Amino acid sequence: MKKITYEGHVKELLKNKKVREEYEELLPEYELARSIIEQRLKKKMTQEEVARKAGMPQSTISRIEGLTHGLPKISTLKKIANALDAKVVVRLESRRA
Amino acid sequence: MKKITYEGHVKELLKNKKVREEYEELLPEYELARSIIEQRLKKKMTQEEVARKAGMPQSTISRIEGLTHGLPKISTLKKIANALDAKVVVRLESRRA
DNA sequence: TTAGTATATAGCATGCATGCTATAAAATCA
DNA sequence: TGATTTTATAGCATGCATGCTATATACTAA
Repeated sequence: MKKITYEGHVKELLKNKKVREEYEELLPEYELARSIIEQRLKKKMTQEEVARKAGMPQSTISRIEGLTHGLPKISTLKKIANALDAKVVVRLESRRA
Repeated sequence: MKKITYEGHVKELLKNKKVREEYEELLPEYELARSIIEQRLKKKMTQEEVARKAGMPQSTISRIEGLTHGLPKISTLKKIANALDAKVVVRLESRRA
């Protein structure tokens, strides 16, 4: 029988035009949240530690990582990046480049 | 005599630690503004055209490109990106990667 | 299970970028 | 040069993420 994988499922879903448009529309948010979590775990830090170092409440880190309260401010991202010894990348790029 | 170039001058300045820190601190803003202007000119569009297509006043485009009024919201960047048929890239990266 | 730690959620006040509108300044071209 | 287009600047009201604080839920280890 055909093997079912997560990647295969996603690939199948993305053949649908509407799904693909929604997916691309939300990609920036997901990628951003993922990159923050990634950097934080790489440093083995808790949200509380990052928050303290960045000078903001833990609730803010949680909201941003969980995408539960809209898009973060770039100024907030910079503080978090500094706390994680990372840098913020923000720019416009051509689609499908 | 020694040839003086812009690049050489910048390189010389960046040997100073404080200058380098300030420079890196502002890089995200400059890179962002530059990328927006780049994408707009590539499409040979005016600020007014982009603004209309993105559903916002021309003054906003000017403020963002000129970095005269703080950092833009990511939601605003997304509208501009769509108007330019481009995509927004926002993420944290390790320093010097 | 319980204790301890980590993350998520909530409500209100505040800060900051935007929308809006108008105008000024600058750039391009005839 | 003047005329037209393009970009920059300004003031005020509004929208939205954050700070703050507290609490709730989830996770881990004993």
